[in-house]
Amino acid sequence: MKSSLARSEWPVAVTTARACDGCGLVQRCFLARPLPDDNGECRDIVRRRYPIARGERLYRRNTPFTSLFQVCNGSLKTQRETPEGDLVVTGFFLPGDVVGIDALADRQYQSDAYANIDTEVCQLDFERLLSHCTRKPGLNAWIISIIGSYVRRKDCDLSWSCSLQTHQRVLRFFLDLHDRLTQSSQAPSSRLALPMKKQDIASYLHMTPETLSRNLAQLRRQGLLQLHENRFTLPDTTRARAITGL
Amino acid sequence: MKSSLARSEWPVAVTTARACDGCGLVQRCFLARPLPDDNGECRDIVRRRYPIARGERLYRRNTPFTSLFQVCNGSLKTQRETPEGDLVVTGFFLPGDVVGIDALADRQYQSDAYANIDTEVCQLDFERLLSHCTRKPGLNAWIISIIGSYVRRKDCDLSWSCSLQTHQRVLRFFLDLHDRLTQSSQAPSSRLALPMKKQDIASYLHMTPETLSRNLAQLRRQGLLQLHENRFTLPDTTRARAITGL
DNA sequence: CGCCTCATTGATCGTTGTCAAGCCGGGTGG
DNA sequence: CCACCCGGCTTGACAACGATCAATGAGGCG
Repeated sequence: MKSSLARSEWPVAVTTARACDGCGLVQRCFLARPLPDDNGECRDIVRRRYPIARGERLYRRNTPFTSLFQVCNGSLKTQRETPEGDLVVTGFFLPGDVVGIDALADRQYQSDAYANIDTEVCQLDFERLLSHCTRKPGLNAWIISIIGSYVRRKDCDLSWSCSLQTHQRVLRFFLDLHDRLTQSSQAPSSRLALPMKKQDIASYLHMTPETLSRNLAQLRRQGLLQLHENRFTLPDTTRARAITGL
Repeated sequence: MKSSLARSEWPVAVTTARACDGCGLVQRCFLARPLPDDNGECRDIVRRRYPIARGERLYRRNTPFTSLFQVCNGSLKTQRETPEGDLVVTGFFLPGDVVGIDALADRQYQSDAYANIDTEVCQLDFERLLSHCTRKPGLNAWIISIIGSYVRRKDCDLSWSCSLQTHQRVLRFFLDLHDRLTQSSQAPSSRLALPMKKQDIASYLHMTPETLSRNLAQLRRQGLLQLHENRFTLPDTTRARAITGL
């Protein structure tokens, strides 16, 4: 799809449940239905199904933090610049994931967020969200758990991504991706679309594109991964898990 | 810390103010004094000056999460086990730092926490803390900012620690340590005590002890670091910052 | 004194980064 | 339709950084 989604067509202040129709997340998204103790006061904190075309930027580093974003469909990446000036991908975000948490500390986005493919997000006004928290313990707990999940992910990434060998990191990446993609869509399709470029995967895994390429070839030879035209399968997940420790 | 808002609204009753006497953190700790809007409801949240001897464990991985801990003095480390079974240090915690945040996601501690040297912490009961949040917005903001700082630290660690060369990582570590130690103690002593073992530093920086040792020797030769009998100095911080990009 | 852990230094090996060339597919323009 | 280009990807040759293995030294404690 070549996304004629123009900024002028953004659905401003769409709060009706209808905006969630067709959203792949609707079953498990907390935004899809009113909260148990919500009397409609939360209406103004969410802007639904905000579209971002492939390659477009959602937010920029060092700009004021206003909102968190939950991915409805598609995929995002966040990246930073090293002291030497080259870019490093710091995270991939799939349907259900919340983007922007790295900005909580000093209320400025710490990275640039881009759409890997055509994507839709729900925008959450953070100030309003916080102000509702004091009256709604469930909402507060939700936020804490969202942040907690993010922390856990980062912690795991950090402790393992550097100490594993490259082929383990690659395999682990695909295993993790597989798990995240199949849990968000009910249908556990065996052939999954790879929603990002290999360059970005390499950057995220702290290796060169060449090394990634070699490792993909090796994993294919070993029958641990099938990858063709941006669709992949993991033929032997149990062996893969044994290798990566996931 | 920096946020005077949180400080003025931190609603903790001091069970015994005396418990804070002699605590090195007393000037900048939220827990150190009672606050105007507190009616004594928060009395039971904090357990003060809990001592942990060198080498002792504060909490164990996969046990239920009950409390966060703020370091009063001394130093802690957290470590995990890799799939291969060897231990990796995932963090160092100095006076003022809050430990246990990695447990928020699934309410189980994700790592083992040990005292590097004799240490004292203040224990914060998390459930009670959360229950007070709904009535005290400042408390909620404080928690969010604590977690946010943790996230930022992890994010930075993750994006740099693997892409930098070993000598840069080592120098960066000492620079960071220097900054954290001098900001917590008012007196910016030039010779600072190194509150952890070199083995643990190596593990944290994802390198072998041998490599760390070689790099320390190199940095000494270059006049970027003095280190003798567990006390260190950074003679040329501006050059060091230029090298590490910090 | 012996034993232990931690730290240092040297020699060698292996994984991964670097540099270079070639391939493939999609897009554009002739 | 084809020629061409260009970015993304793959493969090969080589070099370098850091890990491994091994030996030694330094300090704490019975």
